[in-house]
Amino acid sequence: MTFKSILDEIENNLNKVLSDLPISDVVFSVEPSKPGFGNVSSNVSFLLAKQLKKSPQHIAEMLSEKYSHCANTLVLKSEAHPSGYLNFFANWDKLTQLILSESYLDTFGDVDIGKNSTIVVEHTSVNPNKALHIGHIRNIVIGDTISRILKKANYKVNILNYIDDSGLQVADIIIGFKHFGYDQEPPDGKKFDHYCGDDVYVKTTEKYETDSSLEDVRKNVLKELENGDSETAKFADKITRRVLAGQLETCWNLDVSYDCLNFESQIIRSGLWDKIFENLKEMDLIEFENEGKNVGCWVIRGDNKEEDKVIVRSNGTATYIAKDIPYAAWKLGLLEDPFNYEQYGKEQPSSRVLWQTTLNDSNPVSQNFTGEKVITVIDSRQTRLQKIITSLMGKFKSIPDAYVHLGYESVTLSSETAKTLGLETDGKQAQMSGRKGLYVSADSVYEILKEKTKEETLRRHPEMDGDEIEKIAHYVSVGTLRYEMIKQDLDKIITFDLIKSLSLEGDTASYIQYAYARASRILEKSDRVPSINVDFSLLTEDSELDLIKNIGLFNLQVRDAANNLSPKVIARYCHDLSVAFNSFYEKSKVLDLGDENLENSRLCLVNSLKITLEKSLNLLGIKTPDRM
RNA sequence: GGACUCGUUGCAUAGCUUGGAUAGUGCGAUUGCUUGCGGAGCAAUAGGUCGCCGGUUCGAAUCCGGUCGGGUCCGCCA
Repeated sequence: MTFKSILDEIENNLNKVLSDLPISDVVFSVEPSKPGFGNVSSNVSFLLAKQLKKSPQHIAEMLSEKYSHCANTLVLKSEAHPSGYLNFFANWDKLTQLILSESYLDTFGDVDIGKNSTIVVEHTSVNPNKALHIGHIRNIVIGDTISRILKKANYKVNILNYIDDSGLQVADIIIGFKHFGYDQEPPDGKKFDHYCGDDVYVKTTEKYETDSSLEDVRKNVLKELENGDSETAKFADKITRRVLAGQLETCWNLDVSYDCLNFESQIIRSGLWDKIFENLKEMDLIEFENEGKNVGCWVIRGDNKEEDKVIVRSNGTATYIAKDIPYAAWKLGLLEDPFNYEQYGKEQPSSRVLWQTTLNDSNPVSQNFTGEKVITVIDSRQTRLQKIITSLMGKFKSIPDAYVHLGYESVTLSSETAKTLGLETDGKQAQMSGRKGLYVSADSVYEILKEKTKEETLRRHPEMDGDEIEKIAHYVSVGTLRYEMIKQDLDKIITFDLIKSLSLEGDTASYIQYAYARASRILEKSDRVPSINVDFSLLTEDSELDLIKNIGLFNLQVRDAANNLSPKVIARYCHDLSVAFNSFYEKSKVLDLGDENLENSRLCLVNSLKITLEKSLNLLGIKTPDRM
């Protein structure tokens, strides 16, 4: 039961002590201490100060005295700190044994928040008209990491990628191919998604500025896209699927995979909208306007200060946000499923089976990718619209927080990086723009990182063969990219700088992977199979106990990350584990000590660290090379 | 005009949900540590009125109100 055991023991005992006192209930904290204040601390005396009309320090002393009469197995002693905190010191022999034995189990770090219920995580959802850029990567990595964490928290996770294949952005590249004669084959073996985004899309939209007659062409193409039988729609389907294939290559390369691809064009043609429209009317969630600026439209009333939102235009067509409503309801399993399913044409490297929706019913296969809860990862510019969806879904589904919009701030370009792309910003950061061609593609960042890590690895290991270097460079560059995208808070803007992103020192994935490689090498050189049948009382150094404590915090960190949908919690945990291990590594030698018992105890600890680091990095989708 | 969000050392960031002890970390700067289980490392020094003002409290980076500065959103576009 890890470090939580001692927290539970203290909490139970404190509750017993308090039950003998003439006080009303208080909710106190029992937490791991800051360094230098014992191992566990409680704020209980502060909370009682008012009721008992005594100073926190007095109360702490009184509680400490009473606590010493409690039955303790994991606590050695308690101590009243002059500040008023009540600090506890662990019985490390027992606690170490508990934590290290648990860490060897496959289930280590598992927490049960989901109770095996289903949850949908939707992420990526990039228009299939361009290659993924570094901003999209933040979405993808957040979504993938959250999925992994929720799975660890005992949810059954369905991962969806929504393919918006019928919007304006798709119309634009279709115009490029159809009206400006862009070749369907990219030049010099360029990836098709890059070709569409860099060349066709950017150059086509440039022409809108000089030729206003194109606006009509654009509208017509958009209309034709909605009709599945039109020549234009069939052509667009072909093109967008080729782009999608390119985008998926990029995602797979980052160790991201999906369960199902949902095509917007099919949602539109499925008739789901008509059903949800009827529901909305029946439940009085939308109203028809008889007067005012929105006369003739169906609208959702804004909350007090907010404007009404038009859902159906006066000409009877649905607006952008309206398309999201049936999809959100579908994800929650509120609508009868109009789709059949077929497997995607190519296997995912993770070998997870990838399905896609289809309206073709010649060979009907049904699947269920809905969930009791839904998490939609979209950047925070969409917060306003997502709020409306969330509120609507709250009226359809009774469980709280059934539909969650997981928002995050965007990735901008540093002025230096913007400059290399030809934009002078006066020292300010710049928003990326697919339309203007102002972006750094995910594939190019990966390639540059990989070149650098290859050089670095080769310099350290001239003897290594090419395949192994390739593999290590891949692991390190994917790890670096993923770690940079989730190590900070979701609502902090990431200013991406191409040069700074190449750093492999300090708070980076490679620092953590390096710690792992060090641990691996010790175990490899030991020529022994690490065992948990060792003398735990030999592990007494501060650096050893600190490492054990950190290992024991794993499940608490997973719980925190899952409850708060916060990937950075795990990122910080991986970093903390590595710091603790590197510090141990400098202070305590493991091999050639001339004391077999101590060696075995330390090997047991090193192996425990290795297992824990591997498991926690796995939650971040970061691989662990044994050498690097 | 309205709403949301960010503001912590030269730069970047943690801590804020649940108020208490010495505000933690990385980059950069200065200085040490490689005949040692791998220096992508370790140890140490310098650098902070937690944007500003006020309130609540015995106690505020943390809660509340206001204010300033940066960013974003607010269409019968998608």
